[in-house]
Amino acid sequence: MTRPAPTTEPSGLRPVSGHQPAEGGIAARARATADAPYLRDLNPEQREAVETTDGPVLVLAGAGTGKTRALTTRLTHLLTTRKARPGELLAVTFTNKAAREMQARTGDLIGNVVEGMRWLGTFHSIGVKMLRRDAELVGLRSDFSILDTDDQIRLLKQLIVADNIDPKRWPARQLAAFIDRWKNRGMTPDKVPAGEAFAFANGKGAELYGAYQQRLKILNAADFGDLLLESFRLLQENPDLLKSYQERFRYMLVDEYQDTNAVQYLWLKLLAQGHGNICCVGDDDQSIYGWRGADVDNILRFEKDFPGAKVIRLERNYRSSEHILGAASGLIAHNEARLGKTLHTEIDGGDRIAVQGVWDSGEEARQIGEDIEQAQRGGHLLDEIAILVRASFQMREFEERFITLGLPYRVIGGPRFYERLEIRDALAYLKLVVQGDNDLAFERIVNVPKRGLGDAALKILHGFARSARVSLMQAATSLIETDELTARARASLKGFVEDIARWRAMIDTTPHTELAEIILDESGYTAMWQKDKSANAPGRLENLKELVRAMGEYENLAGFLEHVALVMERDSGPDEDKVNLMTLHSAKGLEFDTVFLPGWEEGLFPHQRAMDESGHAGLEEERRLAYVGLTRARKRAKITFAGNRRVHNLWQSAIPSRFLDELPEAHVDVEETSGGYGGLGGFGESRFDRRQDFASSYDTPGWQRARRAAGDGATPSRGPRTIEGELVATEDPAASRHMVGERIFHQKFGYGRIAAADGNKLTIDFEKSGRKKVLDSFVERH
DNA sequence: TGATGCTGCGTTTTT
DNA sequence: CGCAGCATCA
Repeated sequence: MTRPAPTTEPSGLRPVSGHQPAEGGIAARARATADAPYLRDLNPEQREAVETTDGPVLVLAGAGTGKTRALTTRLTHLLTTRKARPGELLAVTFTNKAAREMQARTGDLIGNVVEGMRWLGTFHSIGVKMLRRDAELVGLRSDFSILDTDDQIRLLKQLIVADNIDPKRWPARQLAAFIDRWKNRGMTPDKVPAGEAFAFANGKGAELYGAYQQRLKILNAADFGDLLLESFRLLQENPDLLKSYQERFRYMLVDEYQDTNAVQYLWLKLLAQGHGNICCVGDDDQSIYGWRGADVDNILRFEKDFPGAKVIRLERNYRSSEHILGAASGLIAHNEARLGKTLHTEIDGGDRIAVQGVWDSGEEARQIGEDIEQAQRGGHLLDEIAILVRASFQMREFEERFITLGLPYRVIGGPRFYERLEIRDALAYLKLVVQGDNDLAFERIVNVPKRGLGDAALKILHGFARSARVSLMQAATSLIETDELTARARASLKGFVEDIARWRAMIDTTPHTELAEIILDESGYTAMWQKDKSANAPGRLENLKELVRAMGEYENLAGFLEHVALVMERDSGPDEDKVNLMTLHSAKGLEFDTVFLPGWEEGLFPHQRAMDESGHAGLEEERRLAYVGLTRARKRAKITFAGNRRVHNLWQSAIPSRFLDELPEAHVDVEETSGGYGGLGGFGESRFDRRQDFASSYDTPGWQRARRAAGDGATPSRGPRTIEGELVATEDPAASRHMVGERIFHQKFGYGRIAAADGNKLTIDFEKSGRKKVLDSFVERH
């Protein structure tokens, strides 16, 4: 029987000398690993990533290179070779989905369910776990509740108002964003730089942050940011505790390292100072969450942060065809801040990336709809088709089109199940029953449905609770024995308090799903929506049913509530064959045979705001987003761009995305537009053919042909391509050479004089509307 | 308490 | 333009 070459002790296995002798002896272990069936299907790089167990390791895993396989095999290897017991592995991911997949696939490899991997989970869930164990060290009790963004904002608003700050001028949302950013960077209120604290309410920023943190402790609550920051603080301020964790975690594994933010990095760094066996897996080219605190530099800096680190590149792509990979690689090569990888695929040939220009977003949707129908006739599964958009407003047009065509589709992403109003209300009821002192839950539902407990009654209640230093529920219990409240409010509050108490008494005797139904029913909450005649009321009732159904998967109410804040996801069981519609961001990690990428226009993609706010770094992140989009495709990818797009109900002409120019010609086919636009009625061919309006320096033969057909020879200059201008037919399509100082007429802006010209882009001082940038084809000489 | 009108905003989203 | 959130009025 032929065996793979004796890769027993690749030099990378023990990069650090002076390590303790291997348990069981090197030879014995070598025999064990060479035989291990789980290693057989790995390529040499994956295998190295698995077998380089000790010391810091960075696995740069390109798109589709079998990252998850390497990762789960690594866990399997550590367990099988007994380098660590399940409880000694720390494995962190960003999403619950990724954590579940890691758990399941490791189990598959080992051959049965892995038990005791208690430290496999998201950063947040592991943070919660640490905090619950030692909550008092950060000023919480172990049953602290977890606030979501909505609670957070309500709370901040109270604080802003209490501080006599105008909440309109200084919105709580904005403060929440600041606080989030501070927490992401590992800053407690006292560490906020003075300059930044000033950014909110003239210097009240840090103060409010401090007040908010205090309030959270009083409420025995933590927000999402705290789960990271407070668990970091817990470790940092308690050396003995830190030491015990450092000793516990013999091996650490971090998925999607490019998405880590500063606190996560600091947290990992602390823990890794123990055994030093930290393996981070990621792809700098797929870092697309910079805007919410992720710091690509973490991955770029890895070798500096962890001296002696071994860097392993996974560059064999098993997903995409040659052309798709070639196009994506060519595109991402335009980024400067990257470690650099060269992906290869053995899937030869296939179709080139199709690029097509269309008249407007309507035609784009029609065209893609047609393409999909054609694919479907050819036997293509709709499940294997995805449309990836940059911004969610782009989805509407596709949905409308698909409904007209009767083409089944599903939208992935969108508002989260547990963020819905009715779900949050229902959860507040359940929380209040389980955790009587949860003031936020109390506030939320004490008058939902309406019980006649208005502002006046609540003010008295709040005042009493504050002076007596008790929870709102305790305050209510006392108040109903007095005459502080009006008779009506008192009776109503009494009913409410008694209801909650009655339900609480049922916790141990009633199955929790049944109890939930009783609560929703007897509280009048269900009835409230049944009476509501608005269009979304039936949907809300459906969601409540879904909530109760989801609860059935947990042991009891407390168990359900513990998970719900962190783990609850929308129901998405496998259903019929449907086209997938989602944003590029939510497509990360997924793959499809065929991918449509609409809206590749300057301003939309790359998005103007990303560039305005983050400049070059923003542009590079947009480019990574394009790379993520392309690499989702196994066999076919088609990019479209529209010459006109309606934004905020204004028609804007657009020019093709610079990313199109960055795709290597050899992997691209420019499709000449089919007759799809013929039915536009009034908007005839001549207009469409005037494609030079959004011409680029794109240079494939097909493109040139298309250009020649359009009668344009000039290559407009590069430069910032934010061009606004309403699309209006010009009489003379050849009128494109204008001089500075020339007087012109524009359909929308009237008369003006040219202040500057840059290719076909003119800066004009209009007599009535001031300085504007317009395209030369929209102005006439005068 | 509910209805009505006004203002401001309009990229991506996990936990 | 369309929507959400808020304030104001009846």
